[in-house]
Amino acid sequence: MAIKKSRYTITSALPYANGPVHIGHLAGVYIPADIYARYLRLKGEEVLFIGGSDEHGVPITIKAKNENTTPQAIVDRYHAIIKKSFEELGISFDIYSRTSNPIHHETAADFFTKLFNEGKLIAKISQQYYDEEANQFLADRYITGTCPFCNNEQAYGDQCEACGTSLNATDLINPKSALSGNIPVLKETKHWYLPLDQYESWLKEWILKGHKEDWKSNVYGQCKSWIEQGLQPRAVTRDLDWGVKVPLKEAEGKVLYVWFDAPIGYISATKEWAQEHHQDWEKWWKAEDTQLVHFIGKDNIVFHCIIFPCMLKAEGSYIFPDNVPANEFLNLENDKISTSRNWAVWLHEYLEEFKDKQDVLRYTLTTIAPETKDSDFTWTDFQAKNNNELLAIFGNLVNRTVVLTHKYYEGIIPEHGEYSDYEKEIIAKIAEFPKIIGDSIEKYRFREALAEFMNLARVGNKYLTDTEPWKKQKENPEAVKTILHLSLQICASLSVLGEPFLPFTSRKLQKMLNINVHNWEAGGRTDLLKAGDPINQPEYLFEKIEDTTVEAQVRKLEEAKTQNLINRNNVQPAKEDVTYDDFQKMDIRICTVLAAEKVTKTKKLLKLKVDTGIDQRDIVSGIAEYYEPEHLIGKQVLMLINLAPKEIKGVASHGMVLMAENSNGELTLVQPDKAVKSGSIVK
RNA sequence: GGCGGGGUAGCUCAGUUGGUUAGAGCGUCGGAUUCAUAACCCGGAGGUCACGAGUUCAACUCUCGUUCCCGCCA
Repeated sequence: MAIKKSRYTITSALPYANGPVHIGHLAGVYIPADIYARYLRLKGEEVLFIGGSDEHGVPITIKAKNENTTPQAIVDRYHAIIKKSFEELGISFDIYSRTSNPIHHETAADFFTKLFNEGKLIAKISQQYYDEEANQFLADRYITGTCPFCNNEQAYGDQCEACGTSLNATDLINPKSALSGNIPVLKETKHWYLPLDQYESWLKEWILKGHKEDWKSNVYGQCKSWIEQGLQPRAVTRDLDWGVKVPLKEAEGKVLYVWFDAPIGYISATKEWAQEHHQDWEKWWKAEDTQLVHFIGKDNIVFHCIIFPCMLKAEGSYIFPDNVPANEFLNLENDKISTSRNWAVWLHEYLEEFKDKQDVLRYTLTTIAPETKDSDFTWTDFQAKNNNELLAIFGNLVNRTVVLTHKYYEGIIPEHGEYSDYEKEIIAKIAEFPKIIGDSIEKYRFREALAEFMNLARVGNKYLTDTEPWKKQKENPEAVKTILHLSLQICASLSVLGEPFLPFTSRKLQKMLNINVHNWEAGGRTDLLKAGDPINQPEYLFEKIEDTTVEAQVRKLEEAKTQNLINRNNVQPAKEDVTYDDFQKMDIRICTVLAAEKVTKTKKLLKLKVDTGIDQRDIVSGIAEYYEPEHLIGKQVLMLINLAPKEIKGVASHGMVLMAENSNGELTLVQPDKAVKSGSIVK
């Protein structure tokens, strides 16, 4: 039996606080969620829109260690950046919380305790790697070793980044602790598990039968495969010191696994909000007439569709998500977005560099939102969406209407006369838009919804072009009054219906029109403006974005790419420019090795006798680890022969053999492609 | 490797239960226009619907195989 839902709890995936938010997060999760929340509020629904930072887990502890600081310092830094940038983009969270808050620790611990006390968890003892020097168990990420598949020596305990294979820490050959460098030992440890397998039949009923029609195919398909393959108990605790402490005496030094505590973050955020607003939190999570919707990316499907619901089911008093409209992924300029590779457009940087252009980003990302498949953001596309759509269609309609109103009526809204049949058709069309756009939003088809919104602006442009008020003003000024009256009403509708997508522009437009309407259904009316009321001076809603602006952004990305290559290959950055004269001071020549012997009592040094074409001289070179002396005789090498003489380990050296050094510090000779005469100059 | 999702015009994407000449926006080309940030409005061109086989009177749509991309898991 269908229950009429009258209250909406909307959650958006908690961004992980080890980096700022980028456009991929926005297009996939936060902008769709915000549109949905804003729309429902305009409809007069009861809405709670929840966000917050996910601040636990191993990667944060690793980052803290790498930066020689504390996990708390890391999460404080990113939580602040993320929270501020969401606010500035107009993501209308009712609360943006964080999982390091005491209320969250308490809520998550209580949740665990309830499951524990009711026997909903099972305990198991397993073998885990332990670092005896650091005195702690090692997370998979804290163990490195040789990958059994590709022999990469830098593989992590959970994955080899060279060949991409997922691993167990115990698979690694020669495992080493990242904390101390020591060889870890296997040690017994006790953990608690949520027996997902016990919920299989319930999941089948609830998802496979209950949501076959209304969940997106990517979401449903993934759930189906998980459920049908058979679920395994999943550990809910971890040996780690950063996170929510497991509230059991016997669990000293253990925390809740981050996937267990993070979704509870939605609940604790609700409690926090309720406390601040002196309201009841429980109806948002327990009332049958509350609709719970999780906005997430596709990597999070199983957590929100299977694991978290099982937690809620185990607890027993909660409702389950009505829908989990997971999006696919957004690429950037044809390449995967990556925080570690710095291949991203960071929200906080965008807001700095594109002042007052929040809606341009919101618009662009909505039109390319990866609703059904991965999509791609490019800066030229961004520019085109602004210049050819927002500005040309929406901005231009408002501008031409407002300019004409000022030109003909000094900014006073004119009376309309009798509407023609054509105008009646337009009025009827406008009336349909709240439903057309709303239907798309309710089906989580935000791209389509926004396209429909733009169609309303097109209706306005066509109306003006068809009726040509600038021609009629002389012969039939009465008709022009009607035309501009109706055109202004269309602008008013746009200001109402645009609010979920373009909140800043809507506000600006309403200010220009001197109205303050926040009611979705009113967006279909053509009496929002009253004849005789004044409107304000025209202002551009959007500004043209020039080629140079987007070119600069592309350049910035290219620089990130170059920097990345340097980092990855461990290549030295380029040195300062030198003049040709500087270069000419170097006397570099091809010389032939005549004799070679080891310098006694040294490991690295060879003494070479070389023919420079000018003379024969001795030089000392640190290549004994890479070349046998007898191997070098007769070889041609590059030499800097005017390097000031220096005595090394008792041997006078009159020059330097030039070598190539790779990132491991290994040396190799550089030789001419063809044999040349000794003494040939290198230039 | 197993599983899930996806590969449709230059670009970003729609295509409902298989059915007449496969759609939209942007770009492009042409026309019309000048109120408007050279914007708006009208029209045209552009697709062997990843590839190969099969089922069918009929397949972008169903089945099988191949291939590429993304995700989840091992």
